[in-house]
Formats: sequence, structure tokens, C-alpha cells
Amino acid sequence: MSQEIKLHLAELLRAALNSVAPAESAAAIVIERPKQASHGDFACNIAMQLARAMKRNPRELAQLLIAELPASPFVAKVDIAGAGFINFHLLPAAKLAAVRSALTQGAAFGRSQAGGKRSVQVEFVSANPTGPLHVGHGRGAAYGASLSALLAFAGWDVTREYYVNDAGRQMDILGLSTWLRYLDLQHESVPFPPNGYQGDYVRDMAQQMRSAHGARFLRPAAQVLAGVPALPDAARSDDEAKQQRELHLDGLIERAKTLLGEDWPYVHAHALNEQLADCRDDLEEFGVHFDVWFSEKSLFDTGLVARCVERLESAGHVYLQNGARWFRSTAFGDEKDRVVQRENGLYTYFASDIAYHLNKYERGFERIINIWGADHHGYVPRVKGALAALGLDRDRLDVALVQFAVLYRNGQKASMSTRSGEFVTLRELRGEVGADACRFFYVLRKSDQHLDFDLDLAKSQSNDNPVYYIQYAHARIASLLAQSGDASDEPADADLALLVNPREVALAARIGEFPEVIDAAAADLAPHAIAFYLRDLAAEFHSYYNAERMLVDDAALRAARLALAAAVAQVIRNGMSLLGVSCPESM
RNA sequence: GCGCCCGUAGCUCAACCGGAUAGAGCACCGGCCUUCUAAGCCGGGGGUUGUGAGUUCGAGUCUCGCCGGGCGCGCCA
Repeated sequence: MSQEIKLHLAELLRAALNSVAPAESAAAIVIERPKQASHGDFACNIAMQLARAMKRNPRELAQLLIAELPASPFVAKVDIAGAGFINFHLLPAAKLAAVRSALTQGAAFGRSQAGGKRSVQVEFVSANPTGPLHVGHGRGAAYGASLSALLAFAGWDVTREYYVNDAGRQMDILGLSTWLRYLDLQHESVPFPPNGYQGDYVRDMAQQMRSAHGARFLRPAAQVLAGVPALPDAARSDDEAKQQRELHLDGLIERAKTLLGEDWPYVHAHALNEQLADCRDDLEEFGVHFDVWFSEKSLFDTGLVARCVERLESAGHVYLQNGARWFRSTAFGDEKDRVVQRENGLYTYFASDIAYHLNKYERGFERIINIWGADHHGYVPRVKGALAALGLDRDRLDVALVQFAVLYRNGQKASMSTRSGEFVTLRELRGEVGADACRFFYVLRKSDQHLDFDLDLAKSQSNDNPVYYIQYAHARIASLLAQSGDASDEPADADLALLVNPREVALAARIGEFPEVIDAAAADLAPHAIAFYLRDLAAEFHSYYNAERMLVDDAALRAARLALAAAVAQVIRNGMSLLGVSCPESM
């Protein structure tokens, strides 16, 4: 509704401009919402914009424009304010119309065609399946899920995708760790490497493996260590010692592959599948769904990584140095050139990532959005550079960086160390504060801002908690509607003209803003704007509810007020569902 | 050292891509439950938007310097 009004007002001004200043008739006319209610419902700064070029006083110019404005069935009055703003005040009926729209359109109210059914891929979380998701992943999950829902609501054809890093050394380490714990269970103990995965979930997998397969993977401990470089003294933390620990780990992986032979892929896959399944369950319980789980390994299996590097090479963007192949990313805006194939012949993670992005383009997405942790920001120029080098339009890719979330408990930072498996997992967080509060708190900040996650606040069943504040408004309305129970209160039939109270008209106008909020939030990739809007809407409703009685004796007025309340509830449901937060009928 | 991001009320954050008197929540102070859910409402104090300049009708927003914080600068992923 409000978009149509905006267009309508712009047309009125365009007509006025044509007669006042034909030379400037092509000027951009921007209609905006004033912050202050006394400045009307919409405002335009065109008079100030043109004042200089036309050498006129802006207020005078505004006066001339207003005089030439065609009549409108929506506008109550137009006046000049400040330095030359033209302020439009709408008739109450124009604002109350939003109530009817919300009720008739229901769950579709606010939906927009802005995306034009264009395809967009949103890739998010994509955590290594080497252990439980932690609270940092949770933020990416919440943001990605809400953003995806928002884009879909705004008319985009959205594909939600998780990139599974199932090809690299980290997965080998997980497989090895699981196998060593498995041997341990069978009393073939090898000292567990300090840089292996220490968490209890690894022991759990080992236990499962033994239950399912008995001694199938059992090998003598003495053979596991044969020929493996020794570990340095545990107390040492210098670079050389670190290097030795990595060599030790690589040696163990080699031994595992040799000793297990054809059984190694099974152990490897078992660990991967277990972790992936766990991750998927975790996310499902968080209300986060994916359409595609894309395997990094498949990029190697299909030869796309190799083809990709060849394609860069034949385009003249790859050179050989010290036995490695380098992509000349500096030619495309990166700080330094990057290795794509190492001296030992293995491709780097960067190489498979280029292939992955090429694959995204080949699948025909018109737009690609990557949601990455902010620590990857330095990675953006090289990926975009590689796309440009492949002759692709790098601007089809947007990278949304999500800053870290820091948990606070009793005003103290909660530890989040990944060492020795002692991190706060997403599952623990959900268990402690609940999925609704989690989802809401995660998106209550702009994604590129650091997030201080106050556990005590998120948990509190009190008026301090913004999640409940909005849910409470919804529950109150549900209660009202349940109590009316009168056929004559059917909201859709109500005579909205009876809503003459300024609070009621203002609340209706707020409802009418919802479609604009959706479009703006989608354009900015900013679901937090929905959370802020819903809080404002809830506040305005609570205030109205306290000031006026809804269930009055006058049946017609009662129906009108219930219609207004029902419309508020509908908007709350629509907004909250985009954020993945429930709307209880009672609290 | 170089690059990117960020400094807004005591705290946590908004501010419709340059607009009007910079707004919310928490915390603090004072009021409102025999009537629709008090997880609510009403009122109050609190700011040189880190800092210095510049751009213009107009700057929290754009440009540059400085101060402070975060992240990144591997033939790791």
C-alpha cells in the first residue's frame, strides 16, 4: 500500500514540476518517511535539491510546487516546513486501508515482487564437519536462514546451500582421531596427538564404530607408530616444535591409510557422516534448513578443480615459481599472488574454492551471496579476482561478513576456547536459552557488527527480554480474539472508518510500513531491520492496548478494534516467521 | 609495518545510503492492577555522535589526518 502511495505522491510532484520548471522535469524525486510524526506521513526534499540550479529560495520553490499539485483522493493536506521540505499528510482512510490489506492477504502481507523471481544462492555456515557447531556458527546460521527467508519473501528464488569441506587434511585428522580412540577402546593404545580432535564426541564415534563393526579396524599399536616422526617435548611451544607435531600427525595419517588400506575410506566416511548428520540435526532443531549440501570432494572427483586451474593458466593468469603454481591475483586487485597448486602437487583450498564458485556460476544463479565469518575478509579480493580472471562478472557475488559473537554470563565474558574441546556449542546455547531467543538475539544486531550475547538477558523470563515483548503482544491479541467469540466481530467485515482515535490511525500506518521494511531489509541484506520494526510495532500496540479498551459494548466499534488488533498479530507472525521465532497464542 | 572493518546516552545498539529537535532497550528515579494477560503502560533525568580539519543549503552518514579497538596479512583450511 505505502509503496503505491509513494509512487502516487511522486507522480503528483512530477506533474507539478513539469509546470513549474519544465527544464528540471527529469530530476529524481525521492519520497521518504519523516522521523517525526508532526512532519506528516511522507516528505520530499525536491525543492532544496533544485534550489541551487534554479537560483530560487527553496521554500518559495516548494510553495510554487504545492500550488501546482493535482488533487488526490489520499492527501489531506500538504505544507512546507524547515528549510523547504514538502510534507504530505494523508487522510485517515488511506492509512487504515493497510489493516484491510493485512487481513485479506494474511501470511502473504508484506510479500514483494522486488526479486522478480530471479535466482539467488545463499551459502552459509559451511563449517568443517569435524566437530559440533559453536556459537559463532550459530550467528551465521541465524543470519543466513533469516536472510534467505527474507529474500524469498521479497520475491527471490532462493537456494540455501552448505559447502561441506570433506576433502582436506582436517577430515583426515578427524578420521585418524576417531580411529585412535577406537584402538584405545580395544587396548591398543597410541599416545593421542595433541593436535588431534580431543572432544568427547570423537570417543562416542569410536564407540559406535566398535559396536557396529567389532574388531574390523583393529591393528597393533606398535605398527601405528612405526616410522612416524617423534613428538617434541610437550612443554615446548616454539615454531620448530609445532612443525614437528604437524609432521607427527601427518605420519600417523599415512600409517592409518597404509594399515587400514581399503578400510580407511570407511573410517573416514564414518566420521564425516556422523558429524554431518549431527550438524544437520543441530541446525534443523534451530529451524535452519538447507536445500543443497555441496561436497568439496566432488569438485576434485569431477575434475573441476584441475580444469579450473587449467582455464586460468590458458588465460595467462598462472605462473610457476619454486615448483608451485601461482595465480596472479594482484592483476585483479589482490595484495599478493596466491598459490593454487603446491610443490607437492596438491591443490590448495583456494583452488577448490575457485572451482566451487565457478560451479555456482555454471549452475546459473543470477546472484550469489556468501556468508562468511569476518576473519575471512582478506579472502574476498582473491576470490573475486579469480572470478574476474575466469571472465565472470564478479559483481554477481556478494560476500556478507558476519562478525563474532561473544557470550556474556554474569557480566563476564564466557570462554570460547577451541582447545581441548572446551568450547560453547550451539547445542548448549540452544539448550540454555531456547531456540526462539537465540534466533532473535543473533539477528538483533547488524551482521557486520560485533555481537555481545547476554545469556542472562536472553534467558530471563521477564520484561527485560525483547523476544517476549513481541511475543507477548501477539499472545494478548490472540486472547482478545478468543474472548470476542462473536460472529459479528468478524474482522474482515469491520467498518474501519470507526477507528478515529489518533493512536489507531498511527498503528494502522505502522502496519502499512511493513512492506517497505521488507523491501528495504532485503535490499540491504539486513534482517535486523525486521526485528527493530517488530519491536516498534509491538510497543505501539501495547501502548494502545493500555490506553483504550478493545472489547467494548458497541459491536461495530469492537469489530473495528479487533480488526486492527488482528492485523497487528498478522504482521507480527509474518515478521517473526522470517526471523525463525515462534508466536505463541498464550504466554 | 601494510590492508579491511568499527568508535553514537553509564551499558548494549538503531538511525530509511546527505535531511528537520540523533532514537530504542537495559540500568536509575517517580507513578498505574476490584474491568480485555503488569512478560504491560505513563512520566523523568541522561549526548560537542572518539578527535581535528575539509566538502555544501544541510554531515553520525562523504574526504583526509590523528587517537583507540577488532580482524587479516601461510605452498593452513
